[in-house]
Amino acid sequence: MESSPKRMPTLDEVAQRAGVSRTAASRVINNAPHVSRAKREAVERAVRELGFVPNPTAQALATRRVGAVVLAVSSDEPGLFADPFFAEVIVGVSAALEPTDLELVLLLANTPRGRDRLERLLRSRRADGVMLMALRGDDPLGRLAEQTDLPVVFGGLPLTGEPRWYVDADNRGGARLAAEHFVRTGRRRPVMITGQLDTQVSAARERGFTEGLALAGVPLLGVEAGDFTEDGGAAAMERLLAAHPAPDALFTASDAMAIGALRTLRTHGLRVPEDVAVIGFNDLASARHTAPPLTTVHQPVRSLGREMARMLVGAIEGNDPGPLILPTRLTVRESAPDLPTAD
Amino acid sequence: MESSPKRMPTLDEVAQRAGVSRTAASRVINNAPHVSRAKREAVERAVRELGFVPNPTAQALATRRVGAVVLAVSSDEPGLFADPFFAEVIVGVSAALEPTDLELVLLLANTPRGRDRLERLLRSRRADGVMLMALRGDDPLGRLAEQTDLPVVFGGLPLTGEPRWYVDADNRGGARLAAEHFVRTGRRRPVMITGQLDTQVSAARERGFTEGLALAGVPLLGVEAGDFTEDGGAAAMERLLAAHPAPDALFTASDAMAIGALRTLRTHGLRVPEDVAVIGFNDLASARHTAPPLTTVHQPVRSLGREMARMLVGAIEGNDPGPLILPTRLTVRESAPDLPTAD
DNA sequence: CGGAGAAGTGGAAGCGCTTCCAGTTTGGTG
DNA sequence: CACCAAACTGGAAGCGCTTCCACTTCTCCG
Repeated sequence: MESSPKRMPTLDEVAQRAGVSRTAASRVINNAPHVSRAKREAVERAVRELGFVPNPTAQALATRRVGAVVLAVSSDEPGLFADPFFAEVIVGVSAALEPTDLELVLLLANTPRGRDRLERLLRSRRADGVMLMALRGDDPLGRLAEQTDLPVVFGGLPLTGEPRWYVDADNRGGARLAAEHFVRTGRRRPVMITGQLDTQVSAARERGFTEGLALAGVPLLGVEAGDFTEDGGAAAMERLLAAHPAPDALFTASDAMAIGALRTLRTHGLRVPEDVAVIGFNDLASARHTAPPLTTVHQPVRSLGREMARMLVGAIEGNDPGPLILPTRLTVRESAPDLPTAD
Repeated sequence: MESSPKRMPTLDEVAQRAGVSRTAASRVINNAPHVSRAKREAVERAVRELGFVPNPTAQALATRRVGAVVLAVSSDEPGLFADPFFAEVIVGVSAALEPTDLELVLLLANTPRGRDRLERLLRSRRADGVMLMALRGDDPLGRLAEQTDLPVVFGGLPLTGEPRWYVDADNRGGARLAAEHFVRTGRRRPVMITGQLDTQVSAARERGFTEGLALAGVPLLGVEAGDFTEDGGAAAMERLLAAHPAPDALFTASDAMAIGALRTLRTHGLRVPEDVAVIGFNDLASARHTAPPLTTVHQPVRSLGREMARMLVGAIEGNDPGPLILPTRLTVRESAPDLPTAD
C-alpha cells in the first residue's frame, strides 16, 4: 500500500484555463520575455486559482539542471560529523545557497555504502555540483571527483594534489601563530600532538608550528599523533610525558585533543598554564568551558561553508573562481595567557 | 557561459548495444522479473561497458517518486542550528536513511526566504516526505505541513495540536527526573529557567519539573524565561537572584542556559553545588567541561534523528507508524551530585 | 499430444516541463 | 502607405526513464 500522491495541477491545465499555449504558460512562470501583458496576467491568474507549482523534477529533466548541490562529508570516523564544526559549515553553506534556488543535499559518506552512494551520485547527475569535505589522505573520492564533469569544490585540501577549486583555512598560518605565541610568552620546551598523519589538516598544522618555532630558534621537543578525539589526545599526552617529562607548552591539532591532554596533564599533577601552556585548534564552543579555558586557533568555519558554496555556485555558472584560503587567528584564553605567567 | 554537462549514456544506448528493447533494459537495471537470463546478462555487460548510470531525474519523473526526503529546521534564531544538537540529529537521520535509497536534503528555514522555499518544497513534490524540526509555537509551517499530502514527521511536538506522526524526547519525564533528584538530595528552594514560552519543549520541561516538585510537596520558588542561549540564561539568573536571593537548586531548560547561569552564580559568589545545585537539559558535549561539570538530562538525540527517519520511511511506504516518545535520563555530574553535599 | 498458464518481449504512451522553429502581429520609419 | 525589424505565438520535438498492454514463446500435465 502506497501513500497516494494527490495529483497537482500541471502546466497544461494552467495554460488551458488561461486560454494560452503551454509554451506561453511556461514563459510566464519562468518570467521569460515574449509574452504579451494580457496573456501574462491571464496565466498568473490561472496559476493562482489552481495553486499551481511547477514540478521541479520535470523542470530538471527538461533543462538538465537539477537545482541541487550536495555537501558530502567523507570520513571514516562515524563521530567526526557530530563535531559542531560541520553544523557551522552547514549553516554557512546554507546561507550562501539561500539566494540561489539550489537545494542542499547532505551526504555522510562514512560507510562503504555511503561512499557508494556518493560515487553514484557523482556520475548520475543527481546534483549540479558537489562540495567535498574532510578527505582522508588516500581517499579515492578525490580522484573520483576529478573524473566527473560536475564542478567539485573541496573543503580543505586533500593530502596530495591540488584540486582546481577549494577553500581552506590557513592551517599553517594558524599553527604558526600558536608557535609565535609560545615563543613570545617565553616557552622554550614545546611539544605537539598532531592528528592522523594522513591528513592534510594535521600535516599543515604541524608544519606551521614547526616553522614558527624554527624561526625563533626554539626546538620542538616531541611530537605524537592523536586522532582528533579527546581520548586520542589524552593517550598521546601520556606518551609525550613518558618521553619528555617536562614540556612547558603544548600545541594540539584540535581542541578535542587539547581537552583530552588537559585531563592527562591534570592527572600528572602538571598545572595549566603555570607548568605547561596549552593551545588547541578550531575554537569549538567547548573550548570556552574547559578548565582553564582554552587558548586556541580560531578558524572561520561558517565562512568556510559560505565560501565553498559561493565558489560552487560560481563554478556551476561557468566561472572559474580560484581557490581561497581563509585567515585564522589566535583566541587567547587562560590555558596560554598573553603575558608570561610566573613559572 | 555554462559548464558543459558531458552527455552520459542513456538507457536506449544500453538497450541498443545489448540488442534488446529499452523495456527489457529497464527491467534489468531495476532487476524486475520477466527477463531471460541471456538478455539480462547482455544488458549487464552493456551497462558495464558504457558506464551507464540511470538518470535519477528521469526515473523520478516516470515513477513519481523523487527519492529524497527533506529535513527542515525551522527557527527564528540563526544560531540555533549551530547547536551540536542538530549535527547529532542529522547523523541519526542519515544513518537511518543509509539502507534506503533516499537522499537527504537539508533545509534551514530560518529566514523568510527559507520558509518560502520550504513552503514551495512542500507543495511541489520535490521530495517524498518531510521531517520538520523545532517549530516555534505559532509556526504556520505546521498547518502548511498538514495541508500537503506528503508524509510529514515532526521532531518534537508543536505547541498546539498533535500531528499524526512525530517523535519526541520525553521532556516532561526528564524534567521530572531533575526535580526528583533535587528532592532526593535535599534541595528545598528550587528555581527554574525556561526557554521561550512559545516553545513546546520549554513548556513540557517546565511542566515536568513542576509536577516532580509538587509530588514531593516542594514549592517552586521562582521561574524566569530565558531563550535557550548562554546570555539569556545568565540574564535570567540575574533576575531570579534579584527576586529570590537564596535558591539552593536551579533547573534550566537547556545546557546553554545552565552555562550562562553558572557564570552569574559565580559573580554573585554562590558556590555550585554547595550553595546551589544546577541541572541542565540536553547533555551537550560542553556540559562535561563546565566548572563544575554539569548534571543534565540526557536525551537520545541521535536516536531521535534515526527514529524520525524510520518513521518517515514507514509513512512513505504507506504504513502508519504511530508517534514515538524517546526516554530521557539524568546524567549526574558535579554540579548536582548524587549525595547531598555538605551545606 | 493438446491446451492452459506462466514467462518473456517490445511498441507505444506517458511523466510534466522546456525550447526550437516557423509563422503571425505589431510598431516604427522614410 | 510600403516595408523591416522586433515582439508574439503555439505546434511539436524532445529530456531519459517506466509501465501498460497485446503478443509470442515456453513449460508442464493430464
